[in-house]
Amino acid sequence: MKPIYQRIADDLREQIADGTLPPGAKLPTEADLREKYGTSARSTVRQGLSLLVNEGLIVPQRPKGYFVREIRPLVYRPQDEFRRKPPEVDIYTHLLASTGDERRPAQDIEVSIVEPGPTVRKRLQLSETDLVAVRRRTRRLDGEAYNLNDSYAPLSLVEGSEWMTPADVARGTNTVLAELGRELVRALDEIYVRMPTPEEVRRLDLGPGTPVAEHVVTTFAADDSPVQVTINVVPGDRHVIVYERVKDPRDEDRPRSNWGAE
Amino acid sequence: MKPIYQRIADDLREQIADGTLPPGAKLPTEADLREKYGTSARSTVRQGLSLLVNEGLIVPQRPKGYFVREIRPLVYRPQDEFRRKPPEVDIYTHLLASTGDERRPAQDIEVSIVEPGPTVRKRLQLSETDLVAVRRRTRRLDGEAYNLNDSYAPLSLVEGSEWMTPADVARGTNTVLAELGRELVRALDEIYVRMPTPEEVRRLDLGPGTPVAEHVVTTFAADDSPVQVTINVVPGDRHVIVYERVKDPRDEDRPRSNWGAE
DNA sequence: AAGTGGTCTAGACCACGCA
DNA sequence: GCGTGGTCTAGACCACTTA
Repeated sequence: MKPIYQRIADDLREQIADGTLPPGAKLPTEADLREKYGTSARSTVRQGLSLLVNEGLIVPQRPKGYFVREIRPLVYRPQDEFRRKPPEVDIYTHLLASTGDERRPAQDIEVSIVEPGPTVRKRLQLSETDLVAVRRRTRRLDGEAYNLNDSYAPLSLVEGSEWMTPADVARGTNTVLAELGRELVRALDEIYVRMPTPEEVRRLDLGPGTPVAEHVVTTFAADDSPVQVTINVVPGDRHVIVYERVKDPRDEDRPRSNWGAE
Repeated sequence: MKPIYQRIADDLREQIADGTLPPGAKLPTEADLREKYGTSARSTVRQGLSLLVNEGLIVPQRPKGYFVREIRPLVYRPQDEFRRKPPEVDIYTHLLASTGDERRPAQDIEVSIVEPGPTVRKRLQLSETDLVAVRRRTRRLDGEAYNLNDSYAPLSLVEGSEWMTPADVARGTNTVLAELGRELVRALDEIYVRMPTPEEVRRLDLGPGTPVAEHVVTTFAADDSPVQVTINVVPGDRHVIVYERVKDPRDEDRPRSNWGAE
């Protein structure tokens, strides 16, 4: 016999999965569940609900009750190359249309000079004593934070340039880098999936049970030396990360190009 | 004043972060903590510990105690993993090297015919009555599951072909698709970050507090019609996802290609 | 046998949003 | 003021692993 709290979680999880409890629906109260499962110790019911909270399926809204989580994923496209008329447009217009998206973007920008952490130092190939400049941005949609975007560049490169302006740079900071002789021609993306730190929970106002993707972009100049590292922290419940790939003719001589299939 | 259970979690989290409690270390027992924080209700202590469990920082090993999670087979060595030329190669050789390179890969393959779920149906542009074939694979390294890889194709396309062989296909299933006149030339990747379902926890033997990336690859033929959908479920604690991008000359006419920086 | 965490009981008081 | 979830008390018995 399964423990009561697991039965509670399993039953509710199934109701959420099959649509009996659609997104936004109110769940039974703790008292309801206590009665229904004959347990009558609140902790047992709460233990079951906490499973679902930590799975990101429900959120408690005190003192209104528990509600099925509503997700509004935004498309997060590290790439920017959609020039065919692709079927994926259907997928995403659908995703976005269903959320009725007229949210206004905004962002906070802070620029400072710091000692790089090991992640940044390694990717920028800096020595122990080198300093970096960092543009920290918290990007919002109608006030709701939806990702963190911290760009790091060697201080020796960007010092005194417009890159360090703590405001939007109309022609783009990458244009500034190009003007400094460091045009970006190649990028390496690494994506780590993990639970957020308390700091990230605070900055992004994350609910419990929300994992994040840490998206580290290292960009290189034409001589293959690194120019900039950007660390994006994107909440799993607010984004889908999208890439498009086209068959590269240079792959022809390879035995199998697997496309992620095997 | 913060609640006791949060103080417990905060204190332990800090000790884990600063190395006082290194990976693999044993935490104080519930009884120890009860005494130390003067709370003497087990539930309070357990509430604090459960925070850390759900953050993926610690794991309970009954009845030995709680231990700091040992993970991140992806931690980079302070070496030259970012050399010139294709850096991603270095990352992966490093990844394998750091995990003890002699692990033998294996996989279970099952093939069946099912009604597609909405995710698959939409991406394959199927009607309500169309069926799909699915190759479900659980891929292992020395017995430890490290990802799930389910490929879906229209039954009408692959029926009777080698694609449906429930075993490794030496020349690759994509070659089989090419022989069927549906060579894959383009792919759309979507990455969703979320907590795993109980089913995934079981198949991948995930610890608590381990998020997953659901990596959906839709592949297209030369005529831009979808051929196959592959859903990879990859545990966050065992993988880093890497893409490399090269500046596309066709992007020149665009005002700003952002490289993920803004 | 001892010690650990897993589950559960039967209460208590509090903080907060809403009617 | 009422109902909700948030926190906490002070116990109980059980399952499992190791000594």
